[in-house]
Amino acid sequence: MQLEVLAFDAVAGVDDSGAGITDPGYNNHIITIALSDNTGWEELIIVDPANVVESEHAALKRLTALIKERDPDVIEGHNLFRFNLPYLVSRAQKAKTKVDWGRSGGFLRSRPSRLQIAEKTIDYPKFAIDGRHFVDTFLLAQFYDVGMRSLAGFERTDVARHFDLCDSEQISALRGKELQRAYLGDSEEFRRRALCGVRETRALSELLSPSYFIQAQIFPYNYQDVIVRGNATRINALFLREYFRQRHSIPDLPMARAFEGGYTDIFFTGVAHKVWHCDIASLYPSVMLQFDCFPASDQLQIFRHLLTDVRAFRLEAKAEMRGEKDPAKQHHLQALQNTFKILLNSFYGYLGFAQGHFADFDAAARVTQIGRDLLRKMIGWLTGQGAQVIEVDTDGIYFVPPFEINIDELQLGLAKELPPGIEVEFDEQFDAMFSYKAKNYALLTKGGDVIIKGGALKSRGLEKFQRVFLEEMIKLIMEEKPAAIPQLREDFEQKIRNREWNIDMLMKTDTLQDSLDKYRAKIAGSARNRAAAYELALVSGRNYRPGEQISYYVKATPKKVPAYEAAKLASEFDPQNRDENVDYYVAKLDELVKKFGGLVTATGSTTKQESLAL
DNA sequence: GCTAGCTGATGCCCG
DNA sequence: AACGGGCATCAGCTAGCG
Repeated sequence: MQLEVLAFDAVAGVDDSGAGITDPGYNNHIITIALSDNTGWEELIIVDPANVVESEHAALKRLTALIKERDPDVIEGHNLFRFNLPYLVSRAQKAKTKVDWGRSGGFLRSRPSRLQIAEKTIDYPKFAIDGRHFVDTFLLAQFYDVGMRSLAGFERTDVARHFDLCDSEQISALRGKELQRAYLGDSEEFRRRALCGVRETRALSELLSPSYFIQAQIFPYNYQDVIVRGNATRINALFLREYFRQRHSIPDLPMARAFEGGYTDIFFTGVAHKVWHCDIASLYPSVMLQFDCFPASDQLQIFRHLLTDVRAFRLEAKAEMRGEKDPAKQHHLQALQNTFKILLNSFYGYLGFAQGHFADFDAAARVTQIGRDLLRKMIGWLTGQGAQVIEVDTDGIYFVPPFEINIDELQLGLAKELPPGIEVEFDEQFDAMFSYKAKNYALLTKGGDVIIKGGALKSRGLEKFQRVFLEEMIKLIMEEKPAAIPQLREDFEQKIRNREWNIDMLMKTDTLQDSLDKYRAKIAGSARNRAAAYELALVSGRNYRPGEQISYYVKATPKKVPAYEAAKLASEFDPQNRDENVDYYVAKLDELVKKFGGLVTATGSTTKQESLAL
């Protein structure tokens, strides 16, 4: 099925302060609307700065006319819900133009909605219109990052840069006063920037939306809605549809209870060499099928059948993908099998989902119990063979194999210990591993790349200079060059003291979880401590909403004060008159060296293990 | 009056 | 409105010190 897709990007003018351009209630006029569709058609509607009132009115009418003429099934935009749509609606009200974009001429509707994406809560106005779907690439990027944790930020230009979609990063990032200048000067640069924005949005959607379009054909939710529904909610809908179809009654929601999760442990900290990794292939789905961990309330046995079918379907798509020559079809099959992989992994989550009619907490507890037992058995066996187990998390083990061992031998030996249907893959080997704490480690690949895992080593809560420093220091440690660490520290200290870096190296970016009102209430009732990001949001006077991010740094103060008092918005940083607190940042550097620089002991047959019992 | 050390809340990450 | 497990940071509190 081929959809007609139209993306657009409305760009707002900037006032003298340069503030507020992402605020939908923003009062400045539109400077341009860029449009692009999936057939290569493009159009730029530019508002004439010499005749703003009439020209903006005409631009809005043109946009509506184009939507009716192109008649898209899908309308896309980056930050469509939180900026483009509310902004256009408010401008249209001012200009007294109609926003009747529906297929039958209906108007835009909106209501406040809330979205939970992992630990983030995002408030946004949910828009709908008859006969078309709205797709916001900002939300697609948020969902993508839950699994990957690799995006630097969520603005269009951040995401486009990550996926290497920019023609020119400089043009892509052009905004604020500079953009305004380019607009007033009627420059070629301005047109390029306007088109760049909408092209990036289209490209982003081509990458991230296919999985959802597939899901719209599986689950009883339409394309627009399936994007914002959680995995367990989608599975619940499959149950309800089948039970209704068979005219069977639906059980009450079960009583929620807590249950134990996966097994995590660490047996060695420091540096290990020649490290292997093995894991159980799709642990929880395999356990559920092999040990009959299904919802007791599921009289029609939908769970078992769905799980079996989804798994078979995925393997089929995977095999088909490998045999496919046409890149477009291969791409589609890749998206398909990946969608099924995520779906497969969500079935266990459904067992522990308090809002699922067929959730079963006892079954969920059995699944993790069996998982923990399997892992312990594997650890025991590997240790018995003379392996040094380093770290374990849920379904995988990092270990140093015994001297002179054949991988096939090890794999066959381990397979004999495990029940049928539980398959262990020895998937990777690494030159070195830096094991720090549970769920926190670094790996040195055979190609010389460094992979870092864990919040203590790569959290967004660390400033960029700390992340970069940590990565370089850990690489040195893994390469057994700890002697080079003091020089590295020295280099970074010089860069801080000489104020050589751009502010993005020093700033921290926090996501606001609560509304400002809720924060104020909690502070008043001493239910929480003050935090820099919220304090800055309060002072700014802008109406920040949950889910929005604030970037700030710590400025120099005459005496020591809590960080939230010394915090300053990164956007207010003046490169000509720098005021960052260099001592504060150098101290952070010292803490890193103190914390990690000592962990340089090597493991192996000749050196002792630094810590066995943690 | 000061500080080390603990506590609870929050934010982010792993599988 | 998928799950549980884990670590770091911050501010605020308090015991214990001079």
